[in-house]
Amino acid sequence: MPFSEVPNKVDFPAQEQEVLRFWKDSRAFEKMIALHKGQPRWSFIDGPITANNPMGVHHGWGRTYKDMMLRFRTMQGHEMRYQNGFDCQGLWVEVNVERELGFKSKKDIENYGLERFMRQCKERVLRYAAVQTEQSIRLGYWMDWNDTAQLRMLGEKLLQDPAQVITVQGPQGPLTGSVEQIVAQLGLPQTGGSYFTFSNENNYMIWTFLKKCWQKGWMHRGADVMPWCPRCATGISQHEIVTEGYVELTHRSVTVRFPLRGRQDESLLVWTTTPWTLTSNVAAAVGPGLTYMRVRNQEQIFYLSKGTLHMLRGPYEVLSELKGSDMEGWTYDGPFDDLHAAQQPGGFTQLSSLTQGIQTSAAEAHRVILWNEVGETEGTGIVHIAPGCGAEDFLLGKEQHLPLVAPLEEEGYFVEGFGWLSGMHVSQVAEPIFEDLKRKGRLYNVEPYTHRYPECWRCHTELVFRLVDEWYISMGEVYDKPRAEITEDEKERSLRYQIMDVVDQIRWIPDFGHAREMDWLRNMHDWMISKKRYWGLALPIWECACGHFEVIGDDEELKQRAVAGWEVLEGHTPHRPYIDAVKIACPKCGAQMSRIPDVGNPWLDAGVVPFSTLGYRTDRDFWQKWYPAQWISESFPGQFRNWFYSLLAMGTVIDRSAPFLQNFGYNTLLAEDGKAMHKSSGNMIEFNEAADKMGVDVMRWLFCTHRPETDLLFGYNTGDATRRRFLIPLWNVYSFFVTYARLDGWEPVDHAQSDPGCPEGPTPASNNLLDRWILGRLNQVTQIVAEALENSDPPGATWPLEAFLDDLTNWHVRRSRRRFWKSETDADKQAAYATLYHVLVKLARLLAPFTPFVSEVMYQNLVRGAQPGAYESVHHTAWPAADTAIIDHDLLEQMALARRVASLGLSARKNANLKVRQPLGRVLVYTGASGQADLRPELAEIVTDELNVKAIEFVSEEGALVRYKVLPDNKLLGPRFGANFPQVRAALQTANPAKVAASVRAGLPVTLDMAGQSLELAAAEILVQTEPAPGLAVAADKFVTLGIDSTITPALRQEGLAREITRRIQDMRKSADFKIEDRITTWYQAEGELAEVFQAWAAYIQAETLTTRLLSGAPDPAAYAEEQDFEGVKITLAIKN
RNA sequence: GGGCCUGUAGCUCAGUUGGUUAGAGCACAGUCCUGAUAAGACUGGGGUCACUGGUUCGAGUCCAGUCAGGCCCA
Repeated sequence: MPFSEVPNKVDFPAQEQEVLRFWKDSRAFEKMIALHKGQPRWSFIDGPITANNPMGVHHGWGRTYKDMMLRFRTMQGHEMRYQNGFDCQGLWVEVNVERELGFKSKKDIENYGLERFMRQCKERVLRYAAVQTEQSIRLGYWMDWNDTAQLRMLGEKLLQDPAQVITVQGPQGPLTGSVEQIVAQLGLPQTGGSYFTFSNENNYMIWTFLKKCWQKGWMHRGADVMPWCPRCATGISQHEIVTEGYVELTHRSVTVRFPLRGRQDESLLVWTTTPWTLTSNVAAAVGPGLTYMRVRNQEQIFYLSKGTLHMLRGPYEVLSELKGSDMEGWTYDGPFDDLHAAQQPGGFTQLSSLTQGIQTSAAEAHRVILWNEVGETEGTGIVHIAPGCGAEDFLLGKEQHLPLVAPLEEEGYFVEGFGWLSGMHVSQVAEPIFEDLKRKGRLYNVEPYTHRYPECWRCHTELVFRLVDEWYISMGEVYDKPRAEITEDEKERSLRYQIMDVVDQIRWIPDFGHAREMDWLRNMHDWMISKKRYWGLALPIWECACGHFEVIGDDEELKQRAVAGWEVLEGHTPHRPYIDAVKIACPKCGAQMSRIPDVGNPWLDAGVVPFSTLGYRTDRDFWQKWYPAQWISESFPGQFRNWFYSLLAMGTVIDRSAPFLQNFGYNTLLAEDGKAMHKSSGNMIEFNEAADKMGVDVMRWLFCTHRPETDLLFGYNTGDATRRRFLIPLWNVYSFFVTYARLDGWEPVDHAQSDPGCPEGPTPASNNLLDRWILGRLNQVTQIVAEALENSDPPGATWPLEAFLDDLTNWHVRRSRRRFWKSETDADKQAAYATLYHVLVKLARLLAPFTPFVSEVMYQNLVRGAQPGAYESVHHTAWPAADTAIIDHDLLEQMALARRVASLGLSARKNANLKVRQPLGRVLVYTGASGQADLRPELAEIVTDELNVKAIEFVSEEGALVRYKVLPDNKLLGPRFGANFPQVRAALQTANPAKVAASVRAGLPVTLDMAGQSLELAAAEILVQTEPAPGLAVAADKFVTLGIDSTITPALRQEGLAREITRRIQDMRKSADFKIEDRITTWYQAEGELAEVFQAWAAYIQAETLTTRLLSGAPDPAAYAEEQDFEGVKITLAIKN
């Protein structure tokens, strides 16, 4: 027996585990690679996943696309690289390690020791890379995965002693070195497996990129006031805040008096929600167009805007009005002019370059300035300006050449120079500042104020705005003219426009991706690449006290330039702290240059992989073979500014070329409730849980049927629906085939010599129209699936596959059931088996990229059980070729008509309350409007059987079955009559529909009366529709009208009863738990009409129910007996095997 | 404030260059069919196609604006 038994109920997740074991034990992945060596290359580059936590179901979505496309292209016959990537460096990892170690601040890290901390970071990456690797394998993602035990072992040994020398097995042989060195080589040819962005190669390749930027004059240092987390002691970019960084918070807002100089007892009223910034006040801004009021209140005179008088406490008297512009240049006494910091010329900041040329101190500079952005929705219409404490203030200060006072060090403590405030933390100063202001008589009012305030997305600390210097890559000027008019010179100077040219060379799917990337590039500011942290790319920027800086391009160059500290770095990865020891000589002044302490933006790490992982520095030939990627894929929200952008920037700078040719993007995965998945919302589904409960084939099919550019709502209900809709019917038809093939001992004998790449063999010949139809459909869908996948259109492939499966189960198999069921083995039965076998094998292979597990299970049983020369895995076979020659389009149309007729027939029966089990005489079909006049006899027979009628007749006249409805052909008559068209329509409506219809069918023109004028319409300009006449067994759709003759003759009645009896006996067989093939003896006790039926239809009843002896009279006492009711007449039936 | 995406049945979504009565699946109800089926068939209820205006003989579809949600930027 070639096929193993297939239960019709199956535990998909458990079965998937078995398949995983089989793949592992048989080394199926490695064998697949061997089979495709030397074939044309197809290049995929993976966007790295952050190896910091277990992966989520949203990663499963993306990875399903990647695996599906890679499997498809592999089957098509390509040599490929199957390299996953892990993103390893950056704050994400640092923050989690800090949490693991219980650290509170950067000082904790420094006390712990940078070297140990780096090792902890590496270890965490290795640990989660192992977890994610295991999860990906569970998903069925076939990649060149690392041995996860080895990853964990490396992590542990790294913690024990990074210098210990070990030997590991690599694809090119054993590899010996210190643990640190081995880890630094992960992903390279000598170690294989996933790439890790902390590898030396990745880091040094970024150096090479940065040096090119520097050589082009595109690297510079800049200063800005930016959101800053005092806990993490790092800047938080605007990107990071926009997404989920704002929370509703209540602060105490303060209204303060700024006494005007030279105006006795007159003050500006100024309001702020951040009292600590008052320490650094430089100016006060008013709206030039706003109206301001001079008011007497609390025995003083205040200025504030007209729309904010509600800010005043107590009775007040308006003295006069003036415009903001009238106040320009007024000077005032600041709230903290007594501090040392307020008295320094130029202001008070470490970044002395920013205050060059400014002579005044903050105290001297206090004056009213004009600013269009001042509004009245909150505050007093007079805005306190502290250029060292706010982003807008900073820009304003720059414009107006104001001094700059920056009060905070990196952890949020006040620096020296702020008197009693120095050493206090920014979060603790509000109250003392209020006290101080009160003492000085400057405090006007304090009240709670609720607003949306940014917090750190990692540690939820409130952010402050802090003046910092960072490093940038210049994007170049935005020219105020169309791109087509940009000159070569202008383009040469501008990275921005160079990248745009590269973007044009890429196919973006969905196509609006192109517009989004362009939009980002048009608006992109200089790329900030530095971060004041520890774990990450060591930015290769060395600077000298004299102000000169240089960018080093790789390790070789650094070694040559090093004048000190090389021996500290040697043997280590280019991370802190070792790298910081290396000094080079300044070519300008000869002094020693030190590396800036900053680490790099992690998108540098991810963007460089088309160069670093393909050996750009070390094996240019190899790189040329695999660069650029044919295809990349990521979730697009966010990636236009992140990975896509950094890939493009690096491809442009390094090679002035597109690093990828096609970008397949997909949207966001949400929970079933349409909300983002969050642990706290209770709608989170973990990947492992989903895999175990739902099964990954279900998950994958769910993903692949979804339109990628729309958000996906993921949950168990969708999963259940997907399983019901697709996997269960698939399994059922497979189980059906195997069950009957085993009963009949059928096997695919002529396949012994077949091509293992194509195990279903050539399309089988069959005279049966159902077979020829389903084989035609199979090859039609084979073609569609390949075209859709080549076009990166997963739903374009999966929907037709679902439609095909529906055709297979609900039409081909349902209509062919008796062909398998009948006892004799004839040519038709052989054809049925051969056809269904062929279809299932080819279908399993078509599904292999989508649902690799169930596809493998089917293949193992159907092919490997029966074909000695077969490949070990379905994933070793070639992509099925479409045998388009056998597609009989006429047959496909005819079958569609047959199904439509059958459906309408059932509808007509329903309308007339005629149940299907009752045979009827004939059905009349009119297909005039469809252009199909007739059905082939074999198809007509299918319809009569389906409808349980004796005959089908195609008629040329609907006769009494229908009512006519005539309509104008809008497409023809609309343009012809234009504005008069409604009258034509009205005229046609008043005409006699039957007469018009007759003319149209005869091809004769129709003359109408339109507002007294005669109007002639050609037959082609009128559409005739039919509606079923009410009250008859009639049904119609747009093309077909059908009527059933509802006369029940005595003979038909007898036959109906015979079928009813058969049905009852079948039910009893089920109730009595007989096997499908059991032969039985049947007893009946009946009289009159029913007894006659038993006699007249004995042969039929016996054949249908596998009754060997049909006996009238009392049954064997051991038989299973039931009393049955036939329209009130009771009989007894009994069966026994 | 700017750019992009989305808005169609209770839910999830189709709806081709503008064309006649806007569809499917799920869910619900009823009926039927069934020795592969956790299925299937038929019927039914359920829609101001987000809103307003415009173009047109005709708009779910094209145009403008508004509103709501999402993503990105300022």
